[in-house]
Amino acid sequence: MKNDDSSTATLYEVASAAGVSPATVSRFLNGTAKVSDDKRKTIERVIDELNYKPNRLAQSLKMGSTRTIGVLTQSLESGYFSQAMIGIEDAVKQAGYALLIMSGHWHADEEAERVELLIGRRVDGVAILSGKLSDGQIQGYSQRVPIVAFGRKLEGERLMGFCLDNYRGACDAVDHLVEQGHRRIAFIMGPEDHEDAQARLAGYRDTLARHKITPDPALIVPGDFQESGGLLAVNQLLATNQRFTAIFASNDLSAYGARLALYRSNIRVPDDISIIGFDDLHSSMYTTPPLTTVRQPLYEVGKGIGRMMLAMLGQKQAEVEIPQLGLMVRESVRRIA
Amino acid sequence: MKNDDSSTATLYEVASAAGVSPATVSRFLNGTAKVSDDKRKTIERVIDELNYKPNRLAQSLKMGSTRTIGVLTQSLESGYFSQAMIGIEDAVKQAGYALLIMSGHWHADEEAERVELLIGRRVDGVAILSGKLSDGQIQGYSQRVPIVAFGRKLEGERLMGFCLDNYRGACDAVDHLVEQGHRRIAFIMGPEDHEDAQARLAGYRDTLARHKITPDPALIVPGDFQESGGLLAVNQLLATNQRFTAIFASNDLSAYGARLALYRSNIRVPDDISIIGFDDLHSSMYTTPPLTTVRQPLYEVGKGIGRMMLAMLGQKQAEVEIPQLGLMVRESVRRIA
DNA sequence: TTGAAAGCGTTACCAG
DNA sequence: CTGGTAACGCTTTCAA
Repeated sequence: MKNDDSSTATLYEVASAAGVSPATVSRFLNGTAKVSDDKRKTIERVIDELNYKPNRLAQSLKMGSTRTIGVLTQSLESGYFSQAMIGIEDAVKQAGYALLIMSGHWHADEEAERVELLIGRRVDGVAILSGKLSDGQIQGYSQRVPIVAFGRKLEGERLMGFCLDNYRGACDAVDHLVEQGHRRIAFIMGPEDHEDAQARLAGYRDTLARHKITPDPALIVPGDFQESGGLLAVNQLLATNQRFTAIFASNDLSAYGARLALYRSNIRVPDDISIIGFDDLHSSMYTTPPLTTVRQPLYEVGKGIGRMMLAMLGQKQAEVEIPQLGLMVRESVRRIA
Repeated sequence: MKNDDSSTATLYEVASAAGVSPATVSRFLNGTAKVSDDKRKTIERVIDELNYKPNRLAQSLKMGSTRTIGVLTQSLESGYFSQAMIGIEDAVKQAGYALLIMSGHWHADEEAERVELLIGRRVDGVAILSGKLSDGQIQGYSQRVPIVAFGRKLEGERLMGFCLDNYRGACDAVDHLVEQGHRRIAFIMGPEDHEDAQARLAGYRDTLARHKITPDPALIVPGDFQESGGLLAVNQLLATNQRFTAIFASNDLSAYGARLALYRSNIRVPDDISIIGFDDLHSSMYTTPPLTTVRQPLYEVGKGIGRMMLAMLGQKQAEVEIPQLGLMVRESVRRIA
């Protein structure tokens, strides 16, 4: 006597209980072919008597598709990547795809290992969110599985990639500051080996130059894309008595840290010093004051990634539009004489 | 002529190329039995000539285990749940388990659907992070798959659950406020139908009573665990001219919103009004001022969940210690006369 | 319409 | 030690 509470029934059991062949049950389940009304009835009845649920593993093995897309993110706790993942999920969910998420922690070796894991689990495609993998490595993986990479300008048979224009975003930020009358603008860098961080630095430099402002090297301080780095950066600026009226933090997290450092020194934002960030994390809307920043439309990016993936998987056609950066003017920047 | 770049070789191909039986290759791969040195050598060689990688799908089907644990979270973007997921991942990663994450968005129906999806994908166990599923439903699922639920005091054959003491945490928070001289303490509620939120409210009420402070109903304002709710809540307090010296926000997000509302009205924190939160999100360390709050050790919670899961899956033994809440005193509360 | 049977890529039992 | 072979649970020809 079987207790079918936990052990799930199989297609065979359904078939024999319904007095038909497994093939018929399968056809009924997938609508692959017509099934006579009487058989259909009994099959339906048996199915929910036995509480039958198809085994997706077996299906996957047979059909060569897991309906899973692997996501290589860098960190689960980053609000930045989370938005993109939500976008991906929203885009592929309806098509019956689930996400298998793994984090690479900005470490090429770990990322490579995770991608291998993903491929080993036979995901139908993998979405790579930034990271340190080389273009070559990614191209290599794309021989084995369709890939869409965010943060790379890559193109291939089974490979799509796109970037947001970080350089341009940084230019916009600095332009905004200059328009508001700032000329002595400090810059909190991101990690040296981070492409986006470099692009933002370049944007900062070039825009200053375009406005005939000579960049003061002492105003460019190291950071690490974390709050702590921003805090230290500003402390360094303060300790060395630099003169500046505004800070361009290369990401919002750094801006938060910077803001706290200023707070600790009783310097008001934006009254005494203006701050502009980059990313537009959700929480930047609620900092005090709300942070003016360059918006990265990560959710849309995620949707785009999901759609591209679906397209490569032969699911959809709709052209995917690449979202753009934009300046979010809030309250952390003040116009000065 | 085959190009083995993309199409992965199978165990059979390895076997025949090495002139041995599939069984032998399998045994070699899994160390299930001794394999003679010469055969081992050739197998090894063939394996990397063909760049063979076992198909985990087939393995799973055969062995009845996917080495995947399903996680039902409520939101991918919540720093709160992210910490727990990282903990889970860290706990199970070494044992070769991957996480299949799905979000229920605090909606019982959606959660149920996601759990079904997870089970359909044959995860070896599912971790449920809070949510609106009834204890009965969860017990039901546990007949089908091992479950560990966070936010429930549940126990069963294939079921473990534990809570953090939200009531106690709220008491600690209010005690702290009272110790600092506050007596008119406003409370920003969480969602009405959220158990933790209710526990925190109860803690607030009872602690006030314990200190012989009559709770003023006008000081208890609705919120929704989001920044926007906290903002509105404080605006309501201000608009109705309530007298209060401190705010207990039932979570950090609400506290952020509250803080912004105060900022907008030129009320200083903690000089004019003190704020205490609940959760201790990472970012609470960097708000201005850094937020005094009740810490929920979510990462540790996640580790605990992972370990419990491993234990149920027969992987480990180590007793799992349930982490406790604790007050994080920072700078948003001021002592008053 | 329907059924029989051949796989999908593994593992493990049973002989040898 | 090693090889055959029967599963695991499903889909899909191929015939009927």
